[in-house]
This record gives sequence, C-alpha cells and structure tokens, in this order.
Amino acid sequence: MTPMKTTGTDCQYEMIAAQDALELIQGRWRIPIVLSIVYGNKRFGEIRRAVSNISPKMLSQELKALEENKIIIRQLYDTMPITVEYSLTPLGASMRQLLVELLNWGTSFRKALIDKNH
Amino acid sequence: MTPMKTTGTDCQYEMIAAQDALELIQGRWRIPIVLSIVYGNKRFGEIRRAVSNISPKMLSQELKALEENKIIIRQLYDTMPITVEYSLTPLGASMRQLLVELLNWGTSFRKALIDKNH
DNA sequence: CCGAATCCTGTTTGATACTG
DNA sequence: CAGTATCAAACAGGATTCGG
Repeated sequence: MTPMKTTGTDCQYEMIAAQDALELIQGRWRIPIVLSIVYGNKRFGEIRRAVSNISPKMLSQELKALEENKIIIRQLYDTMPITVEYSLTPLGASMRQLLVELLNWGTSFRKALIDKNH
Repeated sequence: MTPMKTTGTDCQYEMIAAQDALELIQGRWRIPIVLSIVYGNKRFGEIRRAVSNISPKMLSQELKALEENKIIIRQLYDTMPITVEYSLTPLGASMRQLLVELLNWGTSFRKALIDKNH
C-alpha cells in the first residue's frame, strides 16, 4: 500500500488506517501523555505535572487504555512507598515521527490563527 | 523552537503546540473529512460517501468548524440546483505530512494489534 | 441536492474527597 | 505516592423532520 496515493476517488484504505489511528489517539489527553513519556520514563505524579490540568481520574484511565493498546508499559516497584514507572513500548516509540509532525503543524496552526486575529 | 528537543524535563512548549493541534483534530470525523478533500475539491454528498457512516448533521457541523478554523473553504455556486464545493486552504494543505504520518502509524498499529491477537 | 432545526440519549469528563 | 469512588455536568452523536 502506498500512503496518500494520487488516484483520487478511492481512499477506503486510507480512511481505515486513519480511523484506526484516531481511535487510539483520540481525546485531549493521550497524545500529551505519550509526549510526556517520550523523553524518558516517568512516574504518575511527574506525568500529572507535565500534562497540566489533568485530573487523577482521567490520567489513571488514559494510562490504562494506553497500556491495553500496547503503547506504554507500567512497571511496579515494590518499594516503600510504592513507586510506578511508565515507559513506551516499541509501538509507542514508533509514534515519534507522528508526534513531530503534530507539533510542527500545531505550531504553524497557532501562528496562522494569531496572524488572522490581528 | 526545535521540535522534540532532548533536554527532558521541560516540554511546556511542545505540550502547548500539541494541544493546539489536537483541539482542531479532535473527534472521529475531522481527519477523515480533511482526508477526503486532500485529493481534490469535493461536494457535500461526495464527502458524505467517502466518510462512511457520518450523518448529515455531523458532516455539516464539522465542516463548519473546519471552515471557522481556516482549514477548508466553502464555495457556493449559484447554479440550479445549488452546488457547494469544499477545498483546502493553504493551512489545510499543510496538514499533508501530518496525515501521511498518521496513516503510516495507523497501518503499523493495526498490524501490531492483529499480530498480538493471534 | 445541501443542508438547518429540533429533540433525545448515552458516553465522556471533571471536581472533589478519600484510601493503601 | 499512586491511584479509586462518587456524583454532576458537558458533550458527542443519532433520528427525524423540514426548507430553499
């Protein structure tokens, strides 16, 4: 399959791939969470501080979903008190290029909007 | 700004860029809609057929949002009956690389999940 | 053909307080 | 520290009907 083929009318395959990816990426929190882990393993509280305004409930819930989708790994260390560390799987790490493009585009999108409003 | 810098602790700028982008991209429909227009202008009914299972209400609503965010342009032709054509703005067209990465990743994500389930 | 308007439902999200 | 529990609010999405 060649992504973004130029034939035009038929883009069913692209649609499916896009919707697969979107199903995981969706929501306000998952991308920021992955982004906060991409530089190195992080603990619950660290992620919480990096992703501002996320409630513990949402963070817990989204981390669980990401783990189920094999994007991140949860490592429990039986210290006192308990510590937990999250890291990316290879699949999660393979999101890097996508994240780069998202950040690039997000930056130009923000600039474009600001320019228009003044 | 260098995207994905490797310093580690501080990624506030990246977070903001990501959340800007996400705000627009979010939801099940917007990316598929943009994807359906990226190959060339399309009319309402054409988009509706390309993005399977979308209701006219959601399509109308999401098109409006995309127009307000300067991603697409709505062109009204005063024929009989009326025809409407949607096309990408330069800002919309600049999503191309992001879409490519999304499709690439979506494909490998799907493959990874299938492999694990068998 | 291209939507707009209305109503309705379930899911998602959030604030807050609490636990091992 | 790393989460759960609970309750309320917000929102996404569908069905249907209507109009230019």
